[in-house]
Formats: sequence, structure tokens, C-alpha cells
Amino acid sequence: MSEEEIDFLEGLQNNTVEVQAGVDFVVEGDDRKTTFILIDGWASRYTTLSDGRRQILSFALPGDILGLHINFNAQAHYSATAMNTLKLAVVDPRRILEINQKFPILASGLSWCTAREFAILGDQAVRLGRLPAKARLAHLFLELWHRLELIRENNGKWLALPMKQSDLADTLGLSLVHTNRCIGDLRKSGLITVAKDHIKLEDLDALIRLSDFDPERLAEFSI
Amino acid sequence: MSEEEIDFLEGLQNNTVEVQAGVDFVVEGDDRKTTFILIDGWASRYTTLSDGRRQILSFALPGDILGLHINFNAQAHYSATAMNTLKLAVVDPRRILEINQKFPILASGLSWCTAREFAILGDQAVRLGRLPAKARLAHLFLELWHRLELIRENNGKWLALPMKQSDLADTLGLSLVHTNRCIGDLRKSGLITVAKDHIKLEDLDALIRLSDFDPERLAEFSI
DNA sequence: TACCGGATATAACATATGTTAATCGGAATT
DNA sequence: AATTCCGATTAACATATGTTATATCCGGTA
Repeated sequence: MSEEEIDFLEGLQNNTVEVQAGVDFVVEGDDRKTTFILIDGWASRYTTLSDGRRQILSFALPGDILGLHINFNAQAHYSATAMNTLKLAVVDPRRILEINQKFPILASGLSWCTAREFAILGDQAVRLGRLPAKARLAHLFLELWHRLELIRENNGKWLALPMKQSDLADTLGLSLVHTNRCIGDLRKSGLITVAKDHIKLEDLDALIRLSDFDPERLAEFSI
Repeated sequence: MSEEEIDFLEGLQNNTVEVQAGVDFVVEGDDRKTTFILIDGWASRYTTLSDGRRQILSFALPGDILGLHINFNAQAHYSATAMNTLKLAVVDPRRILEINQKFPILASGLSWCTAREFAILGDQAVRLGRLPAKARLAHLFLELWHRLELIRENNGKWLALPMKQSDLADTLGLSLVHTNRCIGDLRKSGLITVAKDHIKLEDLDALIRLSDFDPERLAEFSI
């Protein structure tokens, strides 16, 4: 990267804002068009059904970009909420277009981010469509664990999990009760240990076998 | 659009190829990096689990772009197959980067395509995660029907459906038998009529209510 | 310390969906 | 016309998951 590119990238992150846990900083139907870079904390992207039920589509971890592909003619088609205290860089999406025009290196970085988001959302569809409940949990844990590893926020076999079981349920398309049952099963069979806001993945290989997780798919997106 | 832009767009479609039904023209793990514009026919994007089961992620209809976000460092993370005879324009993805640099109007069109693909894949996740089987079917039918309408390939209440029930099952995360049961139920309750490779949506409002489908979400992507 | 409220856990039961197997139908082929 | 094959259909049964209700745990707060 040239100095100019580095300067531009840093300039994007000038305007930061803090968001408290539980606050929706993007709301489905919003006209406001903003791109966010997640500097610190975890966020979730979700949609709401007409009867109030939720489906969480994906989690955003530090370094992830939210709202990369603003459609200027449309409203936000999902909501985003802070799972813990966030630090967000607020970016005018027009600057994203500017990147594509002026900074080819950065542009290919954006393209990389998009490909990655697609892969993650595709994996989510596979979890929801083809895995039984326990495997869905294991698969999600492995995905988050590997993503944290890629941004060097991992901590051995421990996985930070700043979310309630009801959030896991809304992610995995399960009921709260069944989510709880399955976590208990995983615990009883020694595959995970549960602590407050954290779990420990005791046997990665067994979890991988159980969930048909493919570590290679995310590894392609290492830096 | 300027003449130059129109010329460039047409130039992209110079190199076309025909693909027979059932042929995989992108295979998961491939190193080959190509972008396709679907000129004619239907395609499906899918991944395969280690035990051979499939999850179809999305359908591509005429006008859709496949492989817009090639990650030059990675392999294809899904496969794509022709549902009927296809006509594909084969595009070097470097020309996509070129669009972003030189043709801002076209670039915003690409961004629009990406936002649309995200919305469609997000809707697929909602179907899989939060809708019961019959509603999943209705929701998918409505999505395809609306998408066909947007490209003026609709035909009244009739919906072309160039796929087997096992393809629907692999799309909706259901077993073949249950898919068949639910189609029968929809038929018996008069919501749809089934014919060879087509169904007729007899009562759009009832289908919308059944599946919590939101016509607005796709309408945002009308042309 | 006692209380409160949210989150987690467990149980009993209801329902949706999966599995296996058998049958049926129609289009292509002999 | 008979055969074959593939997809659609149906039935009987097994299993996973949802629902409702209640109990327990735990951190915050009066």
C-alpha cells in the first residue's frame, strides 16, 4: 500500500462513535445510508418477522464492515444491534465508491471483504438448512473461534460469547429451550465447557466431525 | 449512461457460451476465476456437505451475475449448475475492477447487484431459520415470481419452475418426502395448481399471509 | 442480608419433520 | 405394445424440535 492509501484508510476511521450494548444502530426500513467499520466489540445483523420473531443473519467482529453495499435507492433491509459496547467508525458510503475509483489496492480489499461476507452468509444458510441442532451450535462456535483467530483476538480454546442463549436460538433457527438442551448435551459429552460469556472448545476435532465444519473455507480469508 | 459505457457493457457480453441442463459450470474448490452473466436460463448455486447432501443457496435468473466478487487468493466456495439450457456471458473479473475504476455509473449498478444478492441470500436464511415447511415453499415461490416479474419474464399467475422436487427440498432444507407432502397440501387447499415444470399461484394474498413474504423487499430492486 | 428480575435449566407433552419402503405415473426406448 | 427408468406420491413409523410450565441460579440493588 502507498502512503496515500494508508492515509485514506486512516482518514475513514476519524469519525468514531460509541454504541451501548443492546442499541440498534441500523434499523430495517431506515433511509439513513451509512457504512460502519466495526473497530471494537461485536454486532449482529438481523431481520424481524411480522409476528416479532427474529432471525439473526450474521455476527460482525472487529474489523468487519457493515453496510458496504448501500443501495442508494432503497432502505436498509436488515437491522444491526450492538452485542456489547461498540466502537464504530462512521463512513459516508460515497467514500467507498471513491475507493473503487482511486485506490485499486484498497478496492480489491473491499472486494475481498464482500466475498468473505458472502461465504459467511452462505455457511449460515448451510447450518440452517442442513445441520441438526447440536451440529448448528458446534458449527457456529467453530466459525466464530476461527474468525477470532484470524483477527488475533482468540484466547486458546476459549471463545468469547457475549450473547444470551436466546440470541443463539435466533441465530440458529431454534427455540430457546432446544438451544439450551443442546448446549447441555455438548457440555455433558465433554465437548465444551460453559462459563459466563465464554465457552471453551474442549475437543476441536470432535466438534468439527459433529458439525461438518470446514476450517479451510475461512482460512482462505486469512490475512 | 454514456455511449462509451453502453459499448463497454455490450463488450462484456461478446464471449458467450451455452451450457446444458445439469452441467456444473462452477465447482467448489475450483481455482478458475471467472465471472458469468446469465443471459438466458436458470442456474442454482449450492454447496455440498461431506456426506453428499446438498444445500442450494440461491437461484440465478436471466440478468443475474455469478461470481461478481471473486477473491483472487481463494477457491470458489460454492458450485453452480444449470437447471435448464443456459446462455452465459463469460467475463474476466478484472474487467469488473475496471468498471469500478472507469465507469462510476456502471459501478453503482454493480453495487446494486451486490446489495440485491445479499438481500436474496438473507431472505433465504430467514426462510430456512424461521419458517415452517409449507411457508418456506410459498415464500420461495413468491420470491421467484416477483423476480421474474422484475425482468418481465412473468406470465400472469404462472411461475416457471424448471426443477425437480428434490431441488426444492435441497433449497428449503427439507426432505424430499416432506417437500412433496407440503406441495400436496398447498394444492389441496387451492393455493397453487401444479403442472409440468410450472405452478400457478392461485391466491397471492393467501400465500403472502402464509409465508410472511414482504413484496416490498424485492420491489426496492426494481429497475 | 433479603429481595427482585432476568437468564438458565429441566420436565412433560404436542407437533413437525425425517426415514424407509412401497406404489404409481408418464415419457422415452426397445 | 412391452419395458425401463425416473420422478412423484402415499403410508407407517421414528425422531427431532417446539411449546408450555415450573424451578433454579445469579447478579444487582434496596
